[in-house]
Amino acid sequence: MTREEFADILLPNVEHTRVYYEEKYGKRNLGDGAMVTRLAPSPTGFVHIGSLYQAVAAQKLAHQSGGVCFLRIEDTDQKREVENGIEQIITSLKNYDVQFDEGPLNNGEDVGAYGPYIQSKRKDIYQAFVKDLLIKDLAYPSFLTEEEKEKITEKQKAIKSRIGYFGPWASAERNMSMEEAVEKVRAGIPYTIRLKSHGNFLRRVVIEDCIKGEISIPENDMDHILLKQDGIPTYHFAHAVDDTLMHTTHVTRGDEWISSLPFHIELFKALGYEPPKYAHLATIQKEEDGKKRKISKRKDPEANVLYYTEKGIPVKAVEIYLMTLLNSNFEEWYLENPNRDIHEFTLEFSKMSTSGALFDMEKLLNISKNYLSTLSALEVYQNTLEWAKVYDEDFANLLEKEKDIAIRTLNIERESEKPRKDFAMYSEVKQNIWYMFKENFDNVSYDWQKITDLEEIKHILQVYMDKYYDISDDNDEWFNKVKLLCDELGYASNMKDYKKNPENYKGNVADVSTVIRVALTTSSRTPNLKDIMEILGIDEVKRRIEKIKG
RNA sequence: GGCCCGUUGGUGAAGUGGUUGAACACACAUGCCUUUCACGCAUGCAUUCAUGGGUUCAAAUCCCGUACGGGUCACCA
Repeated sequence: MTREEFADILLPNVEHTRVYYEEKYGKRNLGDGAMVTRLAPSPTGFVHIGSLYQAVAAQKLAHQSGGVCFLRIEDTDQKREVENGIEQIITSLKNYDVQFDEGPLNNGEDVGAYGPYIQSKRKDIYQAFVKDLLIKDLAYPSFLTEEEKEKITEKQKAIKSRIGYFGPWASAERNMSMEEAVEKVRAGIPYTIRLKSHGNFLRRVVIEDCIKGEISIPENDMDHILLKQDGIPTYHFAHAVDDTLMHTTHVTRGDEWISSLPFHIELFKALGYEPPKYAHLATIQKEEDGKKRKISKRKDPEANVLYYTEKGIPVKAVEIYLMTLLNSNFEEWYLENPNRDIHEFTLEFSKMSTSGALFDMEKLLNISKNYLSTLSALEVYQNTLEWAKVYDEDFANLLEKEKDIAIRTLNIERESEKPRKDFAMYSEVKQNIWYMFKENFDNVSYDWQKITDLEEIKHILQVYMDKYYDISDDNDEWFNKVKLLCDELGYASNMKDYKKNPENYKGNVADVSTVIRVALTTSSRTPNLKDIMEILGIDEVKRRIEKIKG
């Protein structure tokens, strides 16, 4: 029996050869220094913030170098796959402004010449390469059962050996004759295909990681599984084949992969290919009970990118935050160039952290707050409306009905050198402007501050409306009138005077302003009162004052 | 347990042997400004770079040990 015949029996129905695929997926025609990167998530649920982090990095790196970034779905594990997993990934990443040049689309089609980009559709490709290894005696069928595997592990533990299928532990199957193996196959015994490792644990592989620098690890000597019983490859093998065929130049992935690096290196060697460059990103951490840990899908809602969408945190803010984590000099650049597109920033490996950063929600919200303050009132209005249509229908209806009031309110103190920064998320807009809408002002309770005597409050409002309020006043005049009101009623119109001799006054101009403010909005914390009154309009102002006078 | 990676303030960090008396940003505190709030401004917040030792005229920066934290040891990715 020749090895070719042997391989045919183990893997029948493989349509093409390795050479066919190598020729089919020729080199990319790109300029010098162009990086080809990819994001390779598995469709096991929502998009993780860590995946987004990697996506932002991969995309930036490719595009700033005139290269290509593609999306590849790693769905080699049917057990973990989630319904609509692929659609979710594609949609979420699109929403988060990640631009792929190649990859699967939501209509089931692919963009790009190196597809299919969904691994489950590449079975024939992987098998062609496994067959080649089989022929070269670099792989062999393994009939090891789960129980046998466990037995080996137990023995290894007993004698304190390293755990795994390697060297002497694997020798029976490594040295099995082709005839014996074929007999088992014919008998219907299920089998996997393993790598026949030629590594030596006593030797070291040294890899120059783009981020971490030189990494030195013992060589792989494990006969890891290449092809599972169902004929689908493991991640590792798919990685080696796909990133070769798709001509990936730089693999950006989480640093939890470092430990399987020696295996990957050996795989490329067995296949006869040059491995890509690796950039192992430190994973985003989360603190719990004083301990750091990888941010987790199960425990942390903020691990899901949808969380930010639901809260109404702008995509841009998330992107900026991820960039600050990604490159330590980004933040400074951004502060100096607030009006430049963040894509103008050049990402560098040397500025990437080698240790995992703690996710800082406060910082994200601060970035978001600042970002929102740079938008126009109309933009904030539109974005809030869009958000509310999905997450707060009543508010959305109100915003549409009262568009003019909403926009004017959002514009108070916005178009200035130092704009207001009232909210960090679209979900916070409502609590900041709700009182501007007549519809909301029927059943309200007032949060009076210093002056709480209702008779005094009524009196202040009465005099103010009768003698002083004029809707056509500009801001200085408007406030001047409030001061006159204070003088008339025995309140200090000048804060400095008041501070010198508080006992000479019933209160001060701040207290009186607060009465008017609360009467009109129920709240003591609002933007400029004069603007609020102007937007409410004279009738509504009167109505609200009458409400209190009862 | 083996193997890897990491360790500068509450957080992200700058720092690559000598104006670092350790930038900057977030958070926090205090004060100023102010009709409230939100801004803005000012000041404060690591006598010290996990720790012990070594190299050097000089170390957060180089070397070794220790501790701690993280990752990984699947027919998961």
